[in-house]
Amino acid sequence: MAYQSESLIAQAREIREASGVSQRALSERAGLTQSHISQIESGKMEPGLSSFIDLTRALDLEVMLVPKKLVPAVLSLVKARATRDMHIHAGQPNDKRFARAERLVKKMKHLYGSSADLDRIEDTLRFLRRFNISDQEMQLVRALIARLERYQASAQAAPVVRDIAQNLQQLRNSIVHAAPSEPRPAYSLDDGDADADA
Amino acid sequence: MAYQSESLIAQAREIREASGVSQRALSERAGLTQSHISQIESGKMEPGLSSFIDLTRALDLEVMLVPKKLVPAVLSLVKARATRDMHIHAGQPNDKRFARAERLVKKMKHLYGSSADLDRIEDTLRFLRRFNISDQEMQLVRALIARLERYQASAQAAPVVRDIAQNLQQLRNSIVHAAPSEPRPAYSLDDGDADADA
DNA sequence: TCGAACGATACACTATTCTATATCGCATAG
DNA sequence: CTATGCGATATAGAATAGTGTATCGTTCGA
Repeated sequence: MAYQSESLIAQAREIREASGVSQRALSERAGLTQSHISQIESGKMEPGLSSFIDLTRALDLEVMLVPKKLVPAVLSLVKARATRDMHIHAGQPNDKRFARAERLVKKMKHLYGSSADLDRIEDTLRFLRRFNISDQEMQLVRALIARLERYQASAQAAPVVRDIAQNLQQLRNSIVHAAPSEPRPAYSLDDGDADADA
Repeated sequence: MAYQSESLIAQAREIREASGVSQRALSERAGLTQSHISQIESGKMEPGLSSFIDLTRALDLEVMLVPKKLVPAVLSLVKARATRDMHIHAGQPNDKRFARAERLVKKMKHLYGSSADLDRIEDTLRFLRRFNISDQEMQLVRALIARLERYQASAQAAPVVRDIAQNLQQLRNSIVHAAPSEPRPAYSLDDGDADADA
């Protein structure tokens, strides 16, 4: 099925395997379930565009639109470097946290209905996830996520959710402002703290 | 919604509009319905991966996976090409074609008398020539010019000419409509228009 | 031989895509 | 004023994506 996407998916799979990432590991980083990934990779299911993007992003890839004429050029460019370049930092607790948080939000939307604030949180999480954020910033994010988890089922969740949304938004804004167009210099490779919180 | 895919979809839309392809036309080529395309473009719906691929293929684009590190490189490659294509370079084939087409129209007016349609064609050609148009748009223009050349002396020229005038007009409209706030490079670059008549 | 991690699969259920068709308001050309 | 083409929108139904959870067979290392 889905003849068009086959090659892209196969590509993604190859890269995943070449990077030594298991479906389960990827599923956490991408925010999908392992079973989902399995079915996508084996062609039993066709992913939505954003699922696919989530997948590829978790593999350090970008989905790009390229004019047909330029495909060979881009291809040669990519291939030249791709073979030895693909290495993924194995454990990235931050990513895990984000994935977890995103799933939490998704679940909340399910259970209690969508809301502007939840949408905003979701978007902002996705945004922040793409950036290499500093430890300090991540601490804030972690605190906010923890708070969200704590209050998810409470009766007064609404104002809390709103507050969290606002905080995340502010963080995002500050980052955007600080980084006009430049790629951030990749900090955050340290993060010595084990990932054991709930 | 779907923060990740937004930019890709926006890109596709820009390209569609820049190419003067309507949603309806695209829907036929891509095998989706117009309403579907509308909802995707306006963010009201998230396309499946293969729908998106269908869309982009119909726009002469390829969806590619690029390692994050190479994104800037690829981007510059694509952009360079795009701007080069959109740039009016004196002595480029595009300009030649326009010059030729304008001469042809002038000749026709001479021989067969002026007409509203011919006037419109002339007008539109002048407009388009001054504008930076993409490859795809130019292909359409070329096709239309070729048709004009073919039918210039035929007995049933009139309806053909009218049709061509209409097509050009539409192209023009779509371009104007598509670029409300967009920083198109170099309008006033060459109002002097030294005109490479090589 | 045991156990852990891998990928594949099943199943029940929900949410969403996608089609098909029709209409709307709007701009523009005849 | 009428016709046409544009994009946005509505609605109903069929198809399928996606979740959550659980299991299976296999491979591999201890």
